[in-house]
Amino acid sequence: MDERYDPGAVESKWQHFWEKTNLFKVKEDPHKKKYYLLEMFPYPSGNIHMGHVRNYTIGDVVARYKRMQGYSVLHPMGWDAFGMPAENAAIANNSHPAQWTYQNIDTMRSQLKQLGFSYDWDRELATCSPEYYRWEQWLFLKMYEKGMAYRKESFVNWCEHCQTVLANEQVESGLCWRCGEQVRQKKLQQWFFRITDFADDLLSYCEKLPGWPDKVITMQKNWIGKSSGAEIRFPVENSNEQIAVFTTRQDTVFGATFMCLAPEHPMVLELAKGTPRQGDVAAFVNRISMQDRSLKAVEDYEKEGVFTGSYCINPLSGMRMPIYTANFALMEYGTGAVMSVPAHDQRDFEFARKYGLDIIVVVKPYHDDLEAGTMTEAYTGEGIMVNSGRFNGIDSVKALDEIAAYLERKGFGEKTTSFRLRDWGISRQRYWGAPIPMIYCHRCGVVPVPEADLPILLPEDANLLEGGKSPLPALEYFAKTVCPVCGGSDARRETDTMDTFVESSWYFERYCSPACNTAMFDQRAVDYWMPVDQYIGGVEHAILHLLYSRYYTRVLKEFGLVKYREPFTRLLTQGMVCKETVSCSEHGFLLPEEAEGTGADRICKKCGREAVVGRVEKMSKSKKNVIDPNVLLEKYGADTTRLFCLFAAPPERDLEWSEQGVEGGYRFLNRVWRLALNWMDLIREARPFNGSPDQLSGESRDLFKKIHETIKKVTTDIEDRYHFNTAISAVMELVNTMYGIESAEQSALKIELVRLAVESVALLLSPIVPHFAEELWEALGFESSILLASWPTYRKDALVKDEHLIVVQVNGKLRSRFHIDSDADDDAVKKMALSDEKVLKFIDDRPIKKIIIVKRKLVNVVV
RNA sequence: GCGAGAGUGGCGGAACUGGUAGACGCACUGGACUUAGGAUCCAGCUCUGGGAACAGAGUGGGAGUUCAAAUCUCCCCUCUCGCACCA
Repeated sequence: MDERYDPGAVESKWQHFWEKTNLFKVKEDPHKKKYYLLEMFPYPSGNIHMGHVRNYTIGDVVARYKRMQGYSVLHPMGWDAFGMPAENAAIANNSHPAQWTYQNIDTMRSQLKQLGFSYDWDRELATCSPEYYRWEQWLFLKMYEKGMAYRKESFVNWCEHCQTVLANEQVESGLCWRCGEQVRQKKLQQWFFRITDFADDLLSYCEKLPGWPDKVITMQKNWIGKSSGAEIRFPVENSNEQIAVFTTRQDTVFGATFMCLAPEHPMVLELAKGTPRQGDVAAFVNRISMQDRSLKAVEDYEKEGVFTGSYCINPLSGMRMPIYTANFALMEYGTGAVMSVPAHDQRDFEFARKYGLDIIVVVKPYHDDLEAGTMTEAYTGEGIMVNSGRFNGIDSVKALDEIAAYLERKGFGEKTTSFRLRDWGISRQRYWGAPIPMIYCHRCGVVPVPEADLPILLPEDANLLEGGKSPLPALEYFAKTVCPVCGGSDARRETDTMDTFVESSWYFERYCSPACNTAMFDQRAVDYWMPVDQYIGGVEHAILHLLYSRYYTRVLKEFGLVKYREPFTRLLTQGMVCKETVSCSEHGFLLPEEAEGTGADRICKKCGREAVVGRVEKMSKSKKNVIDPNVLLEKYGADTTRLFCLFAAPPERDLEWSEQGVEGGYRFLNRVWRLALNWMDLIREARPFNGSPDQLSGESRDLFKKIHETIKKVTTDIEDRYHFNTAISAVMELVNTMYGIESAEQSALKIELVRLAVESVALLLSPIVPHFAEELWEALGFESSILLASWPTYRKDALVKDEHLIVVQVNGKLRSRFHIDSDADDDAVKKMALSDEKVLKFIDDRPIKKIIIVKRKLVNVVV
């Protein structure tokens, strides 16, 4: 142990030691309880950012803690390596996505190693490697066989200028991000996974995930969006056709006065055919279908529609209802058709007023009147049925069931449920992804690639095209192939690749046996390790990634590959890392190092103008409020960085970055270092105190109690709540107490006690600041890693207090306090309280009504 | 609009099932050691009045339950996040 704490030296020393001794390597160990701790793997974008640092620090603390508790801990790391940024970077630098990706992986791996995370690096995987994605292709074939993967036409964002498909985030207010061209909707044949088959299951199991944050559960439930109602068929006038609608308000059928179809609804053009409306309808449909979907999400998106020229008949009221096509009717939801009840649905109400359509009240509020003519908004509540024939007079809630039953009897419809969740479209018209293993033959149609031909390798020598268009269709040696069924030589491969969410839906299983080359994973390894006991990541993945993973796991279960259906037992979503923004009128947002001074004197280094401190926001490159982890590692080291990430806020909350806070963390480590150094010569050869509290008195006894209280506090804070911030402050308190111990007066007992205290501090801090703790541990004379030591346990008898502080209230207000022996009974406490001068003063001779005594805590005298 | 979460000193945050509000840290102030200190150690630090003892107020605002409320109930305000024409 050096005189001075030098984080650079300490950290590289221990990182080498860990590497050399293979300390983080794990194998299935049937004699130990397993614990699978997983953090969401990163996209290899180039550098680790503070969000990663926080996420992985939290995970590492839990992993190391569990390991010291005796668990066999799986703690892996890898790379979510397919995706668009690699393509964009490759185009910009005229290089290749693979090269860019693997370079980034190298940089980021070394950054993670510098942070001292306890990953078993032998299990590292990159999803862009054929050894990984071949199994994804394999499962795709299995899913295709079972009809779980299918092809259908679907819309994509299309830029005519770039001749390419755009992801939603590449569409900026309806325009292409790259060239500014108007984005259009184009219909393409695409592959889908039938996630909707599991909609009910995914929803009902939300209740069986008690280890997940409520927030995420709610988001998942809303996303699945189950609603129960009825499907009702409306016959089209002068036709044999019927229009099916889905409604949750079958009680209002008698109030349905018109019909709205989605513009893409297959019947729209047919209904308009031969009517004077034909031209208008075609123009409308054409215009709306060109519109970008993101535009439709805008708040004031104007509701509009056109009459198709045809009518349908309300099966219950017999009313002749005009059929419209309207831009707010969504083809993806329900049946793509809406029965419009303007009196009881706000949207329908507005539409009816706009186009002068009939409004009929069928549900009357219990204690109010309702007139169609004078309504200013739709009444969506419950009430008494009116204008509804045989159902008049009954409660609308009851009518829901009765009308559904009636419709069923008459054959007009039936009860049903509808989901917001749609099937998972996995086709991406992109290069940097896993090829979908399918072949199109002129004679045999859609043909799966034979299993023996897997993997279908992504060609590595493709040149990326400006604009982002996939080079695969033009690569003849890839795209052109032989039909595996008829042997025809003019078959073509599917050139779309898979959504990268597919890779991230099973990487946690792959970690269990990352080198397995005979299957997706080794069954025994997965049986041992899975499910993940604790998953940690950002809330931004609360819906898609987690839902897809839950779905994919169910698919694996259907194939008998796994035994469980939920992959993640506990989930922690950590908060964002935030920092104040700083900007100047000349240069806009400033990087932290581009401004100097504090408060009102802060100025922009570039122009000398005043630099204004803005809101605290999530760290982002665009706002320039970022801290580079490299700079922190350089200046303070990994341990301080980790310590601050944990100390500044509990993990689920947002963390506000503070340079001074980091300093504080650094100061604390130095404080511990000096303390240990001061005592080291005395305690190095000593044994830690292992006696009972009865042997001690005075400050020794207090220290002994403090040590055990701290062990208890840190253990429960980590174990029960992941509140590392309070765990750290408990250790700080212990250290403060130790600073009060006089080192001049020595005794054998005291030295043993200080030895125990220093050991405890090292052990309790070791998951948090592992390099620092190793150094301390070594200085104490231990020869093996502190990670191999057991987590400390506390003595119950050390926590017993001899006396307690009793606070005395008079009428609920704190008036006095005193200490009393723990074994004092209520009467003694009462006597003490009532003989207290201050208490008597506040009682002021008023009669005592009541005395409340809370054992060992409080007395409240009510007068 | 719907849903979820949050609001505590100058700041980040503590306070487990109602029972000493403000642990711990930052900032600030004073002292010690020092040629010097942005190092370190010690002390103070919610607000108001007071030299102090002490008293009063105080957990976004308002009501309520209770001997006792940051904590429970109702209403309101503000902020953050998610969903948002879902029929």
